[in-house]
This record gives sequence, C-alpha cells and structure tokens, in this order.
Amino acid sequence: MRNKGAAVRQRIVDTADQLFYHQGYENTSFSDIADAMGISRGNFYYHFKSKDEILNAVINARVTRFTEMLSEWDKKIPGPKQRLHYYIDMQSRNQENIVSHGCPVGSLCTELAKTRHSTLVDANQMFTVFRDWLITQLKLLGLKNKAKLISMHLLARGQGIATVSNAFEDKEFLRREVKQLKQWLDVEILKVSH
Amino acid sequence: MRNKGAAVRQRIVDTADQLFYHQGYENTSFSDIADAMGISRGNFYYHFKSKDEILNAVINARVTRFTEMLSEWDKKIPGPKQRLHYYIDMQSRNQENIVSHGCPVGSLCTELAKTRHSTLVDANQMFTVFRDWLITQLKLLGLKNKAKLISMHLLARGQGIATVSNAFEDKEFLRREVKQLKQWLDVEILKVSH
DNA sequence: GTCTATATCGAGATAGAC
DNA sequence: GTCTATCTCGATATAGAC
Repeated sequence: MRNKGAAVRQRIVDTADQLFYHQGYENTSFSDIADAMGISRGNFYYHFKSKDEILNAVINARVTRFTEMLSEWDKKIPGPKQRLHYYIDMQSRNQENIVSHGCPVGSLCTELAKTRHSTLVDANQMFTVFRDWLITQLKLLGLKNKAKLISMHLLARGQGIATVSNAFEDKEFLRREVKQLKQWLDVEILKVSH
Repeated sequence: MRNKGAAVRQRIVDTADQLFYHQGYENTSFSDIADAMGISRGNFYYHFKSKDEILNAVINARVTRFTEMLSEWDKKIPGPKQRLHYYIDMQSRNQENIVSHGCPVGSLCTELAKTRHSTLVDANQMFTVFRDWLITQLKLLGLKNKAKLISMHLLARGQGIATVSNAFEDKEFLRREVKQLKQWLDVEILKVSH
C-alpha cells in the first residue's frame, strides 16, 4: 500500500514517544523500540538518520498533539475559567501515569538539560505551547498584566506536583495539590473583578 | 599515610556526586569520574563493587550533608520563621547551579524513577530529610495540623521552580517565585496567630 | 521498504602485575 | 592500594541481500 512507509514512520514516533516517557530518552535503545513494534533494528535507518532525529520527531509530535488538544478544549469547553480548571485537572486525569513516570514534558526537559543541552531549546517548546495557551485564557479573564506571570507560575506548580508525587509515588498528594491550585487560581481571578 | 584509601574513597564519592548532578547518573561513566580525579578506571573496584554502590554512597553522602547543613541552620538562625525563609532562599543562593542543572534532589529522583525504580526509595530519603526538618520548624510556629501538608507543599513549590527555571534557563523567574513563596508562607503563618 | 549481518565504539567489570 | 590489560556486553550505526 502507498502509505505503508509513512505509517511505519508514525508508529516509530508513537512507540518512541511512549518509551521515552516511561524509560527516558538515553535509556531507551533501538532494540527496545524495535521489540515493542515487531520490526528490526536496521529498519530505523530507512526512516531516520539517527536517534537524535527520532527525538526531534517525538518532540515535534508532542508539540502538535498538545496544540491540537488545546484547540479541542477551546471548542468543547465554554469559558476560560472552566478551561483553566480543566487544564489543572489534567494532572488528576493522568494521575496514574504522573505518579509512575512524572510529567512527560518536565521529565524530558530535565533529562535533556543534563545530557543534550543543545536540544533543550527545542524541548521547551512543549512548555511554551501550554504557556501561550494559558496566557490567552488568562487575558480573556481580564488578567492583562499578570497573565504571563501567572502562566509561568501555573507551569511551575504543575511541575512541582508531578516531581514530588512521582518521587513519593503519592496520588493523594497529587489530588490535594491540584485542588489547592484551582482554589488559588480562583482567588487570582476574583481579585481582578473587584 | 594511614587514611589514604579512605581519602580516595571520599574523593570518588565527592567527584561522582558533582558529576551525577551536572550530567546525570547514567550519563556519567567511570572514565568521566576517573579523568576528573586523575586515577585509573580499575581502581574503582578496590573501593566499590559496582556503579550502583557508588550511587548509593552518593545518596548517603548527600543525606548526611543535608542533615548537617540543617543542623547548622538550627544553630545559627534564631527563629523558625527566619529558618524557613532561609530554606526558601536556598534556591536564590544556588540560582546559578539550579538554572544550569536543576535541583540535585529532584533531578536525580526523576532520573531514577525512570531507570532504576528500585533505588527511588533510597533516593527520596534526600527529600524526607528536608521534609522532616520543615515539619519541625512549622510546628514550632504553631502550625500543628497543617505542618505535614505545608512541608510537602514547600517541597513541591521548590521543585516546580527548579524544573521550570532550568528548562527555560530563567533566573528572573526563579527569583520572582522565591519571593512569592516566602510571601505565601508568611500568610500561612499569620493565619495561625489569629 | 525491510531484513540480516556486521562494523565500531564505549560502557561496566575482572585479573593479575606491581 | 593502584595500575594496565583484557573480557564481555549492548549500544548506535552501516552495508548490502532480498
């Protein structure tokens, strides 16, 4: 079939994406990906020049996926405040994965900061997709001047929750902090309407 | 000299400690440590059975170092509120390192959660040293019931600040968040005295 | 396009001389 | 105690058959 090659390429990216999340980038070998997919090691080099290129494709795939996801949220969730709550609740919805493997964005950036500092700039595009969307929502709520600061603050709070609940494998902590963060945001929103 | 062997062992641990922080555990080889110290690769196995044992020694050394540091703070800083501020300010004092390499505790736990899940329990002892000390300080301030929750919250806030300022290499953000966190804590302390 | 076979390299680890 | 030499393994990457 015509698109078989492209389909395999996509499957490589999807499989690598998940394995990089579960095991880390450096700790995931071609054999790991090949075994998980049922293809041979040599086949990778028809689709990618190097492991670095796979990493790049995974980062791009994630950026695209997050962008589409946020676009869906814009469509299906009526107001910016509800959208922001839905964003914060993402950690509760993914609590199993976060407790087991941390945040896919933060843990990859943390790894690359140590091992491949030159690709960190690409990797933190995963963060800026969320940050820019958060700024948009916050501005819709009238938080003009504080939008950028609050967006970064929300990113950091999310990272803190992910890192600590992962280190302690503590789901209760995650849920408690998510709840608290929504309450904090509500107070910030209230401040502006007075 | 009598203690030469022990001294080398200590130097291995110190050098590995720093390299694990800068480059990550898996990404640091025996050659890296040997080159940094000016000893040969084979010599490691007189002092340690395996790389895993070095990791263990590094974790224990950090736990000891943090414990002693906090004990020093107890001596030199008069009140619990000032101590807590000094704790939060630790990130400002280490801002260069944190922006370049993240938090030594959090980034190691994040790595081990993916690659050596069985040693994560040992690694998060590095967190509990701080958590237990925070609980003590918070109880001294009369925050009896909330002490544990707030201690975990402070750990998470610190991790969020480290992860995001590292990913964006953003010192300004780090300082802003540190200031904000101290203000938040002051409000929590005020709540209890009323 | 996908495979097998292989080259090359660097890792952790061991043996034994000094 | 520290060294050199070496073993073994698994990693990325390449060559070429099919």
